[in-house]
Amino acid sequence: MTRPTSNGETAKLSTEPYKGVRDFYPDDWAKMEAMFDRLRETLTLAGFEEYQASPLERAELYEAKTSEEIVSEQTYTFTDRGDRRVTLRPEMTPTLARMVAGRRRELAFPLRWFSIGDRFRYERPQRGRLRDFYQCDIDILGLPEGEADVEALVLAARLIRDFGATEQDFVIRVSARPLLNAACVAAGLTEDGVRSYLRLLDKKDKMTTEAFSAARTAITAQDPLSFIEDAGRDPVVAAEKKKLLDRLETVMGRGVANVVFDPSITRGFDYYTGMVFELYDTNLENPRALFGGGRYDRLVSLFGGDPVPAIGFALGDVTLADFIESHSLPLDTGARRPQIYLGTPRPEDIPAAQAFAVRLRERGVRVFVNLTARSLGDQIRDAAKRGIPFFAAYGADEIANNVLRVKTLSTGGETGLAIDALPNFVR
RNA sequence: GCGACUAUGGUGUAACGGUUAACACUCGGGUUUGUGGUACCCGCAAUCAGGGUUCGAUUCCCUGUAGUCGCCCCA
Repeated sequence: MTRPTSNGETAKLSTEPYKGVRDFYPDDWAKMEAMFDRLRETLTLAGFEEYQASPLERAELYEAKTSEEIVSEQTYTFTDRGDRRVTLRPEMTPTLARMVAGRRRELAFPLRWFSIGDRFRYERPQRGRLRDFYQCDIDILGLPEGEADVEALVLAARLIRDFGATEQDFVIRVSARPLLNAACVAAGLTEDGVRSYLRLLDKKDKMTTEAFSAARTAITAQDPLSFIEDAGRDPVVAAEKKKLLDRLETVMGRGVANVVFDPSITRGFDYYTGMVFELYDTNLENPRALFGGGRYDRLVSLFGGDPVPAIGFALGDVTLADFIESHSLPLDTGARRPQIYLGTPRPEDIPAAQAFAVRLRERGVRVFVNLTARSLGDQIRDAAKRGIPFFAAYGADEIANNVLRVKTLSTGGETGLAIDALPNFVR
């Protein structure tokens, strides 16, 4: 494609997608849909309902709860023709909170909701980080801490297992904000100190022990982690720790053995109020968080009215796809591909083949009909290239004999079928 | 925002500063006009942009642009 330039010449328009975003050709999208379909299957079996919203949101939605820096530098924000400030959603949770708050009097709580869609962040792209990526957000709203927290952890394990992962492939690391806060208070930290300490804790795994304790000493003389290890020194820490460990016991009792307490799990910023967790890939030398989330009991009340307690977590498409690939997990990407290629010996056969295709489709068979003048040999080649598993020519011979010779491309075998008997050849 | 590395057909690679820029895959056509995957033949198609050094630049230098990977950040 070309476009005229100011000097009257033509310049080639780039076929590259915009920086940090991806094109999904049918094969790519089939893989995405295969992942999404499996998530939907697991989630709907668990009683979850899917919701959706526009990626366009009022900028104030994020300005209200997030830091200035994040909104101004890491979102796509613009002014529309009506002078409204608009942001492309960088995450789903504020939208969810807005939707729930808007109908809180009529919704049947507790809600089990999920949503799959893309999120936009204006950041420098690098490995595993794009400007437009897909996420699945899963939330339980309207229940205080307790069973809902257990369900969230068990569901996270179920989701990844349903992709074929075993317990050796992942681990769920859990902590709790109240526990961390209590330990920080016991260690004498101020509010600002707590924030910088949590930020440091989040990076603990990437640092050497020496570097961590040096950085920690700069913030506080007493190590909050020591209060968690030796919980007897502070009654609040002891109570929070027991509560968390009891919950992990419960989760293990529900068949999820690979869940551990890890105080270095902090989950970034402010809105978490209770349990926080991340599900990690155990394989690779570079273990990454696949899922992350926690309890956020105050977010919905930002919109006024009674608070709606909530817990939720999210997973991204890039890390999930990496996980599936690195563990060689099966993913059926052919589910929506045509099942049979109807070849036409001569162009004159096309109308009859089209009519026959309609009859097959009425029986639920996904049919591809050749419309070119290519030879049958080339049509078979074409079918193979398209990944269509079965091939059958439909022309004068077939009509005269009432027999369709259905070829299985993978094996080369043929089965003769009476045309009137129709499509028992597809699984 | 900071830094490192990279840039050759559609894709992946090659070419001591010196012939017509090579090879593989893909794609199109043919050997084969109602039954494919093998084989063989033919063909399409590239040095990111601008400047510099040089008799001569894909190769060396500078700037720009783009990409990748780190740092920062990660709601």
